Amino acid sequence: MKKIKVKKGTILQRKGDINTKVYYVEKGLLRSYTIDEKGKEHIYMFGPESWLVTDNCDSKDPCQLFIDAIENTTINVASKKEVLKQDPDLNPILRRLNKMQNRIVMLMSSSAKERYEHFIKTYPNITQRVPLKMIASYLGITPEALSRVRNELSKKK
Amino acid sequence: MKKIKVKKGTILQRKGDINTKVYYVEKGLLRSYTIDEKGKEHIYMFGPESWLVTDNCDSKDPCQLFIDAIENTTINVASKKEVLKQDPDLNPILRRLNKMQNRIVMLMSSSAKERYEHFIKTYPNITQRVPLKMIASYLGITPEALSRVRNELSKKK
DNA sequence: ATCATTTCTTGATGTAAATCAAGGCATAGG
DNA sequence: CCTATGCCTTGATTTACATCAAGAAATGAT
Repeated sequence: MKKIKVKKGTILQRKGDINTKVYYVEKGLLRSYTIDEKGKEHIYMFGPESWLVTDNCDSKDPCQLFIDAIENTTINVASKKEVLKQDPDLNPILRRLNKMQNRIVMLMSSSAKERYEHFIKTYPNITQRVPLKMIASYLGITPEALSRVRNELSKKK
Repeated sequence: MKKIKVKKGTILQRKGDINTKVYYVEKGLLRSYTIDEKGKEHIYMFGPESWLVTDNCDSKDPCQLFIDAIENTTINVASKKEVLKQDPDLNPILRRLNKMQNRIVMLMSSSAKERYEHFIKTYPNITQRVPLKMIASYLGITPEALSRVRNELSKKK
């Protein structure tokens, strides 16, 4: 855990980095965000004073988020291991954080079709077990819209 | 931690309940969801085999989610205290889970205006510190749309 | 102060998805 | 078996928001 000061505009983490850190903001403002295929930024969170900013991924996996400083900022940097104290019981919670992060990014940036495609990849087995209208409700779209998306996808093949 | 079996359709938790539990799904399928002002359901998550389903709120606060069984389901019920082992270091993580849960529900069910209103309530101080286009990016809308929303809100007052 | 860059606003137009509505299939219950 | 209820699809219309475009205001650099 070491304290550093960074100037406005400094990039602390890029998408794809591994062994990413946890940043505790003492003063200033960080932001984490993704950049989609069209080059558009989607801010995942702001990190003002006293906030913890990090990518909720395993420290050995490539991360998904960029993190940079919106203001001159004083932060404490820690490794994920330090923060988590090697407690294996925390892993389910981390996996969940990671899933939630993905979902937020998805909801902010994807079309109905993309969301559905992602859903069937992530939960292939559930698709058969629940009515279509519940999947629509999970995706944040109407049953009609999902029906049309499906229709279109089946034609394509 | 006790094991119970519930039939398809059983409601395990209603919005507003306090001291809500953690459900570990052994077999079957649960779902958690909200119901908005218009009576529309928004599924927050599905809980198939081996998943943990819970409302990420403090056990003394009224919860936001309904939880029910989509299939006949065998679950292990635990209190939140049991699961968290009274570890105070986990509180920041829980607060974060709660924030993420709120954000997901918000992204699924709210209009641009509602999201913005929620944002200024949640981060009143940040509004002054970041350019409008970043707030738009956080809300998942365009800067133009946010500009118009703001315009409208200022007229109303 | 001047010029350049970025930010915000406003208008016109386009589009994805919502809403409204109706018909066809199932499945379940009598 | 028949009927009722819920589920899915399809079409017509509406709407919220995106996109495109241009100008005004603010911010920063020299």
